[in-house]
Amino acid sequence: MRQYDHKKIESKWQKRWAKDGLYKTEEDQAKPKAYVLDMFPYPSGEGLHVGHPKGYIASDIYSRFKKMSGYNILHPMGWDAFGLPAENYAIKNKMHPKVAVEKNIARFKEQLEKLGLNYDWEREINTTDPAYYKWTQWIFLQLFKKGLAYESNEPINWCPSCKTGLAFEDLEGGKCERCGSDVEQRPIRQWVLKIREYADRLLEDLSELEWPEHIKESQRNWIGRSEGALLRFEVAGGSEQYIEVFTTRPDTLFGATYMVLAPEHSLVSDLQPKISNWNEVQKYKEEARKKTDLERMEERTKTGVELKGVRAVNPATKEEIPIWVADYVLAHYGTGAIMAVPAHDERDFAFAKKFGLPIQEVIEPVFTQSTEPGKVRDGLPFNHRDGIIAVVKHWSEDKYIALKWKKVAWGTFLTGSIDAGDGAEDTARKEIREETGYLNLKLLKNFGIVHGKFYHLPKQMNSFVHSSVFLFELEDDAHEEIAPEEKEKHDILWLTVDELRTFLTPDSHKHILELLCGEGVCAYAGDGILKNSPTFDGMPSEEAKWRITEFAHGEKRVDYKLRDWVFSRQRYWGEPIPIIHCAKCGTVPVPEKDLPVVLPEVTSYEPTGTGESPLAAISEWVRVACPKCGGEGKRETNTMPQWAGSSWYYLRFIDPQNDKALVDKKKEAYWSPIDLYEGGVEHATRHLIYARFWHKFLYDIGAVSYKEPFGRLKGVGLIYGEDGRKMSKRLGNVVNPDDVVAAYGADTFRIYEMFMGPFEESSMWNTKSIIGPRRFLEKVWRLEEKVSEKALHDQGIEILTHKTIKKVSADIGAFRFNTAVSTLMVFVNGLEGVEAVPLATYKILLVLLHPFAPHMTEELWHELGNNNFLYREAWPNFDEAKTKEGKITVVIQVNGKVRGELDISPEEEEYAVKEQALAHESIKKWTSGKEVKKVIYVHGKLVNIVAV
RNA sequence: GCCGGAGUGGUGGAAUGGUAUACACGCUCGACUUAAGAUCGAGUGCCGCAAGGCGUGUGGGUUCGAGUCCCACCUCCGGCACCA
Repeated sequence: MRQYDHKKIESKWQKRWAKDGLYKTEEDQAKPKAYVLDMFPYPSGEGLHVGHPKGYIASDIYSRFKKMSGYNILHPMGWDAFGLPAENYAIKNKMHPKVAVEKNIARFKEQLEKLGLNYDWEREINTTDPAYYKWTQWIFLQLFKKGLAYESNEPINWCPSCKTGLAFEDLEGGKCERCGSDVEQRPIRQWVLKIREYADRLLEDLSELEWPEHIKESQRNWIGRSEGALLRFEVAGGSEQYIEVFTTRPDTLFGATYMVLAPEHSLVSDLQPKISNWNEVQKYKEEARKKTDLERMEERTKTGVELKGVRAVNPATKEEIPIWVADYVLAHYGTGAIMAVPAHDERDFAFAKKFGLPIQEVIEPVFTQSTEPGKVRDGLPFNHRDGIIAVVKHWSEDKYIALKWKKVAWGTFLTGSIDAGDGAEDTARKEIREETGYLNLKLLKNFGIVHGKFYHLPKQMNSFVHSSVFLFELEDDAHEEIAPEEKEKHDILWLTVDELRTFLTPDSHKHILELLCGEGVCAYAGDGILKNSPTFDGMPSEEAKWRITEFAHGEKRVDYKLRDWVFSRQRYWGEPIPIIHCAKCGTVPVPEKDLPVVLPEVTSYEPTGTGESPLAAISEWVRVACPKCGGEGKRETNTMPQWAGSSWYYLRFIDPQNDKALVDKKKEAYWSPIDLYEGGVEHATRHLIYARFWHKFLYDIGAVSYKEPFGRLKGVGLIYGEDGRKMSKRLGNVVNPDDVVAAYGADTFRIYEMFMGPFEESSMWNTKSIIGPRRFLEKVWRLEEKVSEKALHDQGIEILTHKTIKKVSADIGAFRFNTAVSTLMVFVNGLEGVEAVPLATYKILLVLLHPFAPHMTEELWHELGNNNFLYREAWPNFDEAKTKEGKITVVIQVNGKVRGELDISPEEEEYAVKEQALAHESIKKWTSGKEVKKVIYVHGKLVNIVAV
């Protein structure tokens, strides 16, 4: 018997395919297209491990499937090779970065080519190629011309080890994401891109994208939009000095009892002459400056110093309030100053508690039940009602009365309605007596009013109850008999605080429990109804926000967590920023005709650490005539960050050789947007935001025709090492795909990676399990010997074939490769069971399997006498009618338990099936002596007999 | 803390509200082999001799029927985190 020699077969077909140009992109614009893209790799010195190809294999399978289904495919590959990792690798290995990158790319490419991927290598691009980065620079120039790129000297995050400024996105928990060093704040001249101007569009357009929810959510988090108001507080004493604050809760203005400035806030120094404890303030500022962000985050206890001698005026109450400096207020968010409302903000609350500052409540909480039971029904009006909630403490134990409702699954404190004209406290006393019988009460505390919105199940209406909340203590257990109708409503339980925590159903009652534990005060940060806010009392927060903003002469304002993109690096290995500085003309863009500004060859490319890039030392490169006045100019010596080239590369693949434009408009219109983009989810907040930003900009200047670049996105799940940890050289758990390909073949490797589990979920590498896919391929190989043109095309095989086509097609389309593989395995197992396999069926198997195992299927295909490549074969269609079995087995259940089976034809009438089921031998013993209440027939599936 | 996702055999994992554990790994037994490997065949959730019972993180609920829907809780993974 001939052997399945994967080495011979794979290298043979890889050569033939390359020679033929099989994977060259077709440009026939009359045909539908599919642009399938992998996030291009960063060619590191480590080479690929088995985790990397997972995504490439998936996109390969998907694009082959689309190609065979009649689409023009664009499935390219390239290299993202500028940036810190490549440069650091080069420095470490004492090589020029260019040489290191070339070497790494060659290694990556060699590894990829062994996998039989259908990339069109004629479109290969490399971000470090001047012909490519010419256009990266061109985009920068357009940004500059539109005022979206500007120079700034603000302090930025500086990595002392990488010796460069970083963007906020490049930090991970206050450390440099690349090297793990603590970053410092350092004022450096830098280029910044106004990504914030696109924040709203980046946020809004997310909704129309077919992306994994968690990636969209990450982007929403990252953009961090919040709507609020800008309010001005005057510094007391008629100095005409103001403190501006940004707040999302202007409705709580009457509760602002002090203010806080960030230590870096300029007003702190401006106020110095008035501050009586300047030494103390100065010392605090100094300490705060030294603290890294990490330290700030770790020590959560709040610190701060009051600015003695100055006070601010609350514009609503006109009262003078103290001003503090504290590092819990961040300089770079909002205005770097806040109005503190300790009653309704947890941070302010903690601070006020620590320093004994006044706490003024201005919001009565409103709780809207959002979970069952009692979830508010949308669209129904609310029935308003005044009521009481009474917390009743035991006379000797630490227990409280709780009601377990009998008609609904509720647990509450004691509640009741206030009749018109009655007082709240009297009602509470009356209710306690009626519902519990207890006689001797002592009022301990009045917690004010809590509002609750919920669906009243017994009354079947939405209820909005405004409850006065009281805490009573029983003096003794003297009590009288309760009326029987009260007993029917609920059971009375004595519960401890811990028990109450899980017992209470409504959110409003849970909140009261917190009041009980926290000495009657806690920060309630939700929306509610205003109190202690003259003329606004009784108004809902939502409305009060804008009314109070107006009242205090503030203005509506939107703010974002997203910072503008710090775009310059003080490093060598990046695209030079195409700007010339001229003493006379200022900042002048390099004329487009002079692009690219080529990165000069240098002998020393190590970072300087001075805030200037190594390029600054090459005077012959730096010195240049000013394009405007012809006078003496100097080139910008900062370079672009790693993320520049990858922010538009997908456009270049469409038209990689074009030297007139970054992409031809017609071609762009045909291939855009990307139909399937696939890669690591770690790019959620950098690459995927930056690229969307640039794309929207290019759309605005008319360079591209779609608002969004990536319509559908799939995030590839990681492959962990066999020890369950991330693969890394250091841990010694790296598996090299070359070894797996050598031992089992690329086809087996491809199938194994797809079969491991759901594509988007992470999984653990398990060398033991690879044998499964290998055995599967060997079965297919051996099956050829059973192929016969004369074989009977029996109905069983036909149904199996059509079912398989249907399921495999749907699964590949939905990126469910694991179940697609298992379907093919079922198919092969089925064919193994027959005497002879019809040739037509075997051909279908080869076509369906081809995207997964291109080499082996190609070999078998040619052995069968075919001379064309399988890649050019059409994907088979299925006939829905032929996916249905002629005879089906229906399960008979008695009371939901399987007790027998019935073979019927699918056309059988319902009553006939039921009759047969009831008469079935193995069923009788379960129904005898019982009354058959009901028989349910689920067509073609089961019969359920309900018998009691 | 907030948001997002997930908990199913010894293992990886399947299941439009309708036979839970497809497919695969592993394991057991048998065949072929001097032997090992490969291959082929049979078996493999748990308890029980059996009849049968119990089983999808835990506890409730809806339903003729729940891994799937609802509620509460627990655990794990990911994002954000003093963002006003």
